[in-house]
Amino acid sequence: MDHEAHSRNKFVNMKSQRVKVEGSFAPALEDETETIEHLLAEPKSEYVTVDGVLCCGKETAGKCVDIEDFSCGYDFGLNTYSGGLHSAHPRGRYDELEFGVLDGLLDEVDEVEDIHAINGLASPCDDYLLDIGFTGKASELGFGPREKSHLGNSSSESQSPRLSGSSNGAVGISESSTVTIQEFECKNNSVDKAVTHEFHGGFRRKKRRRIPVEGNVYPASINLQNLELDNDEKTLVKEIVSGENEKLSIEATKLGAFCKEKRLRKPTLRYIEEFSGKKSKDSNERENCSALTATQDRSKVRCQNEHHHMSPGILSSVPEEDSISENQTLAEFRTQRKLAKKHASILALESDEQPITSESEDDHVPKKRSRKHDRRKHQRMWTLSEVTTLVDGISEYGVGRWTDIKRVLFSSSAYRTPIDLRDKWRNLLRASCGKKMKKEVEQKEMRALPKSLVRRVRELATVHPYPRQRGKKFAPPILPTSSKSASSDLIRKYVRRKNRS
DNA sequence: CTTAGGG
DNA sequence: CCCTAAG
Repeated sequence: MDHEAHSRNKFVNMKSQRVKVEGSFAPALEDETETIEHLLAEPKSEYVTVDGVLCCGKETAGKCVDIEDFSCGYDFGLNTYSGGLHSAHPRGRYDELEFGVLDGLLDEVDEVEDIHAINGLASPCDDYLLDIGFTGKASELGFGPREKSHLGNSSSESQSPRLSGSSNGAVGISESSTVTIQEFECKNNSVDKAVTHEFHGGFRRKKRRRIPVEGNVYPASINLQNLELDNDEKTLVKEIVSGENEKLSIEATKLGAFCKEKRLRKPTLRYIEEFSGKKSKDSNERENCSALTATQDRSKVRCQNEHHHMSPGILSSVPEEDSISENQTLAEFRTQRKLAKKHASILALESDEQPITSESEDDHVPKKRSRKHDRRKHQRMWTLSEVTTLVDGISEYGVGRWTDIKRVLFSSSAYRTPIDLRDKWRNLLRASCGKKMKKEVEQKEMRALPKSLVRRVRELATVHPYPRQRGKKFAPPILPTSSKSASSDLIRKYVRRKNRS
């Protein structure tokens, strides 16, 4: 019991881990149009996690990275794939990637854990030892037999990444409210690696963009195992994993007992399952506050769609204060969230937050992640594709209908709330108008955007009164006939919208 | 609850 | 991004 209580409190904690990236892989998907094949064909230097598997560009292969913001996937009910995008450091500092893991159910480990993902590849990371409970040995996890069989599978599959087929694991998770990660094997480098991750419920749920694949798509992965697994957990893992092929290759240096002691426990799988079983299917909206709490940032929680429930009991782990009743509704959930926020400070003590994950372009990741104090601002850089999508959405739906746009065009992006969209639009307007902005800043931003896009923004800007500029003085310098028509078209739409409302 | 605004 | 006031 104590343990339980303890874990509750810790539920929110995030953990940082140092992991080694195995092999090279597919880059993050930039937009929904991208396919895995594209990615494979033209790897970018980005990291992405899908179902817990971190994937990255070649540059990272063999390197050890710190992961601070790990997002895992649940089944959001929207897409099966889950996972989060993690920051990519354009500058190439992959070794400082941050990936965060909510410590949620996992126990909290305050310190950074070193995980040694195995890889046949390089092995440069000897320095990082595992002190994780997760022992590398599959056998310990109980995968033993299964593993073997799976291995067979994986190897066969390994040859080519599979796009979606599988799906397996991730989906199952949702029910149990546990996240699983899948593993896959890649033969790149002539090494086989398969990784499996298993997370316990409390992660921040984030969704990546739409990824065609459900689970294992990327050729390479990192093994982020969670460290602390107890028997129950092991069981859990086993279950989760089942169905998948996995091969764990992890090397544990010290673990076992040590870990156990250190890490306290988390809700057992069974527990989770029990709950999930009860309500899993029908209940759609409940969520575990744990997540919330953990996050205090709404971004994690934000997506409306992705409410995932965790079993209350487990999650309940969360703050007692915000305790969730068993059947919590979404509304309740939200409320809770609010409460959680309020108590965040309190919780903060136990959890360390590391908020941010920056996305692809984000470079300002501090070398040393400033942990505690930064107000977690998970700032996610807006990618070009996102901006484009946003602009498209605005032109389609009109300005102001952020939720619609979010739903339709950004449904797969867990982050990016309607408000975010609006804010982004606001910024675009400011930038495009060339108003007095701090020259460098926004202009720079604008520069990055394709002219065509900028032009569209401007056109829309003429129509839309955002920052209170009703009659914008700005007349697009270049307004080809086509754009003119487009503008009027937009205007019409806008008007219509207005009337409607 | 969703927007608009402001910080 | 976050928070708050309005509709």
